[in-house]
Amino acid sequence: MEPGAAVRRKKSGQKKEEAAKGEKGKAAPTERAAGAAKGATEAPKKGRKGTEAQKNQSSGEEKGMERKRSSRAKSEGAKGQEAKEEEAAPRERAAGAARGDAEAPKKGRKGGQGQEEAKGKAAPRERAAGAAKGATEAPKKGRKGGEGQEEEEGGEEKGVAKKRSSRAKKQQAQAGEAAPGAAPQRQEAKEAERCSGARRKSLPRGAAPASPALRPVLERLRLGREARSEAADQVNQLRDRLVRAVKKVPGFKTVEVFGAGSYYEGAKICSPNEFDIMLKIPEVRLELESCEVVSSSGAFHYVKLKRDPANKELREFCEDNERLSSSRMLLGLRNIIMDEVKKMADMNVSVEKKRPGSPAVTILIGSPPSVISVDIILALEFHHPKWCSSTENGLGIEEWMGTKVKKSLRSEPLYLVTKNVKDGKCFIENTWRLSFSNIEKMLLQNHGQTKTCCEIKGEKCCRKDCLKLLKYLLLQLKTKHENRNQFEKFCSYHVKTAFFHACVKWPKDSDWLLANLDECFNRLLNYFLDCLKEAKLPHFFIPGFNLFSEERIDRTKRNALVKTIEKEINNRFRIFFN
DNA sequence: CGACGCTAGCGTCG
DNA sequence: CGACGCTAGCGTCG
Repeated sequence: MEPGAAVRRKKSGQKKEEAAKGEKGKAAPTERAAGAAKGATEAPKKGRKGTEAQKNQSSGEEKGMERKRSSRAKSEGAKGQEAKEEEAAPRERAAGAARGDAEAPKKGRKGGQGQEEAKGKAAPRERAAGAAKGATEAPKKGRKGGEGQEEEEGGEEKGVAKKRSSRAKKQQAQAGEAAPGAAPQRQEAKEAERCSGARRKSLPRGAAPASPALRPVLERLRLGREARSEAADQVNQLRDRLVRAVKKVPGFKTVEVFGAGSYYEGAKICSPNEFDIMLKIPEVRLELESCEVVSSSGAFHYVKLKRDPANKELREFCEDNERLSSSRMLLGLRNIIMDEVKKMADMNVSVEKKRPGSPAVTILIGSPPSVISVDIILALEFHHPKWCSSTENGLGIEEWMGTKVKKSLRSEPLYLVTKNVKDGKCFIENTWRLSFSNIEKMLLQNHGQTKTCCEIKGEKCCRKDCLKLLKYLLLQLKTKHENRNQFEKFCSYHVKTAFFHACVKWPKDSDWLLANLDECFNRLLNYFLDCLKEAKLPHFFIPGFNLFSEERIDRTKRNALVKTIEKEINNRFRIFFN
């Protein structure tokens, strides 16, 4: 056996490529050592591959080696074909060149019909979505994030190299596999195949062979690995720098990061171009005072601080009457962020203009056409045994998740975000809005009636898939009609809320079988339509808060959306394939 | 062609 | 920081 091989498998794409190109003399020894050590410690750790890894280590090396050797052979065989690689790769190169373009990488991967158009059209659409995002998605906030890994400034470079090399590898592999001699045409063919969608992805385990029409759509909504990696790289870097700066200010010294919104819920579609990062002040001892403005509906509150030595610095943000001012705090955060962003000469970042009523400071990474928007949201975390009175009849998940789960969720903390309530035309400056993002994320992640739903050994369901499709539908419709701003008021939080209600209404895992994707999606969509028609979509946690009330959503727009969706249904969702 | 195995990498939790 | 879960994506096998 060739010792480098065992190791090479573990290496990053970049290193693999180097090795394949003949630098293995250099790269291998260190790697080998590291790999050897790793191999020993690492094998047992990965739950899933544990057994396999063990096998490889003891006697089963054969199989692993086979793979290694063959892939190596392939890449080396393909080495002489670098010219070809260049030929076949223009798309990839473009993607690489447009680095920071979160969308570019995704395209190469996208199978399924309508891809050509997607390339031309989806991009601007995404862009628009990104730009319009804060405006439309405002209500969705609130989630926790982990301390991520720290990235060196060279991160971007690395990202690209990685991207390219793994690309190259793939192509080499394809070429080599097909026929070492006559690769170019083959490659073209393969590429063509992908574009036309002839390459069909294997369905997740347990899927029925029946071929649902929506499955391919869903596949196009997935975030590409490389795009995701690259975006996470930049966002985490930005986040860490900001957090360091924010913590230096006394009032904010205790903030903790909390990854919020659809990216961190695993429900982000199309492109990793929107991130919501909550900076929460943990365990604030506070008193809620309901805001009685009509449109508050139990969601908005004033906050008074109780005696709380741990957070006494927050007092500097209080007004005379002792109410904590959300506007002041947000402004404080905003100033810190502006200062810090100015110092980031090495990164292409900017702070978006302040929008009245927005609870976030929005930072843009990159420049058009490929922008990642990062919303920084300031939140107070508070514990209260009963949450608060407006939530009393919310979270009706007994049928779906059971009373025990409900009870335990009710003991989780809640958040208050710096969002002002609108009273007529103007905003009341010191109000806060409840946020349940932590609970929402838990519901999404643990969404089955049975605990093993969607676990590796459990049955897969299509709940999240349906959610993604409905989000996509709304996004497409908003984009299509964006010139008239027809549907600007409708947002992904509406979709998410309707989705939760649907989970309650159809609580069984057998109501959401993976194989029944089309049927389930249609059912969800019809439920959403009913909500629109009846002008009734209660906030999932605050039942008195009707998100589709006449005051919030104009009747004509509501009806227009109903009509448009019905047209799409009759159209068999042509908009999905545009 | 579909089922399945395996890896890489991010995010999370203790 | 380490262990682990999940997703994306590739490869193989029957």
